[in-house]
Amino acid sequence: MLRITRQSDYGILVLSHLANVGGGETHAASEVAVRIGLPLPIVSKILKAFVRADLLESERGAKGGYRLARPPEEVSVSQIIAALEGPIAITFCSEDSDVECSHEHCCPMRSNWQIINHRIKQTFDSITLAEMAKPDGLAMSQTENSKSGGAS
Amino acid sequence: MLRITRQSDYGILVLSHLANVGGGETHAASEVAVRIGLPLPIVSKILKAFVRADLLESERGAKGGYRLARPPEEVSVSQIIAALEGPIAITFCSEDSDVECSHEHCCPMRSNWQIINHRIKQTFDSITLAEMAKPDGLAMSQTENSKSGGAS
DNA sequence: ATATAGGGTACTGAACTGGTACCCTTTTGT
DNA sequence: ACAAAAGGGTACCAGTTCAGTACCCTATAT
Repeated sequence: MLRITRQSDYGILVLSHLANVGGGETHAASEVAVRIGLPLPIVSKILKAFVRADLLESERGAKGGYRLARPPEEVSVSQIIAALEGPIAITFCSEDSDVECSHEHCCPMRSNWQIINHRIKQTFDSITLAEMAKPDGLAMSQTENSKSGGAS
Repeated sequence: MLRITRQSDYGILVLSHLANVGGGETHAASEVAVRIGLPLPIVSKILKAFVRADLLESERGAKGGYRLARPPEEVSVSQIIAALEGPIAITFCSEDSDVECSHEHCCPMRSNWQIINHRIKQTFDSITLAEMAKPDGLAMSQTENSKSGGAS
């Protein structure tokens, strides 16, 4: 499993749409909702979360809307996920400190989990919104990056 | 977030313990449960799942127990997680086919998700039980492996 | 035959996610 | 000034999933 939530999935759709239609101008939440085919309340909730995370800027009032706060090349997928789900943390031990780590058995492998967590995070750090917004944006940057196809 | 389930966390503990005490001999579920400090039913459930996934072998009857089916170096973390949670799949589109993909908006970025999924899976593929079983097993193999630090 | 120990399934309670509804604040436009 | 448009925020409900428990069956050693 190890799934990301549907919110993050939607969130990337939302940002990709804004990136593709041109993030410079503001777009109303209702417009975005219609274009990507999701109910307005959902989209609205996601847009608000992005504003709070400084990924989007908003204009209130009539003729208001949302626009990208930065160019898509400077937004990483991990930032997007973090905006909607909080920081990426694979396991309890690696959240931020040792709050949850009441079982002492956890601690021997805590450093290992932190390293795993770091690697996962790097994977998401290395992917930009600009790549996600293009249907095969990742395939291109992937070719020179990881050509180790066969595993598993 | 993006957490693995607690079962996987426990599962790695269980296998690490078996690897450390010597996977060759059989160990009773009750013994494992006591040693890692978790209730027997939980540990038992996890052990059974590992047998089904061919990560462990079991002897039934009195004096029975569990032992590793392979040396720890040949067991990857992704196999462990897959045994307990099913195959690793970050998002709905990349599960196995396009069952869930009724929203047509999903499909433009489906190939991107599959690539991400593949990268994550590779991360878990590259980590062995032998590394996890040692408190700093990963730190050692990490140094020469991933020096792509910068992002984030 | 009995005790030990693994094999399997079903059930319950808690937590989380997804989604909806409601109300407030800000701005435009008349 | 007032109404409409649009974002801001919170609370709530329902469905699903996860964690944990209990129960019963099967197999082997003594």
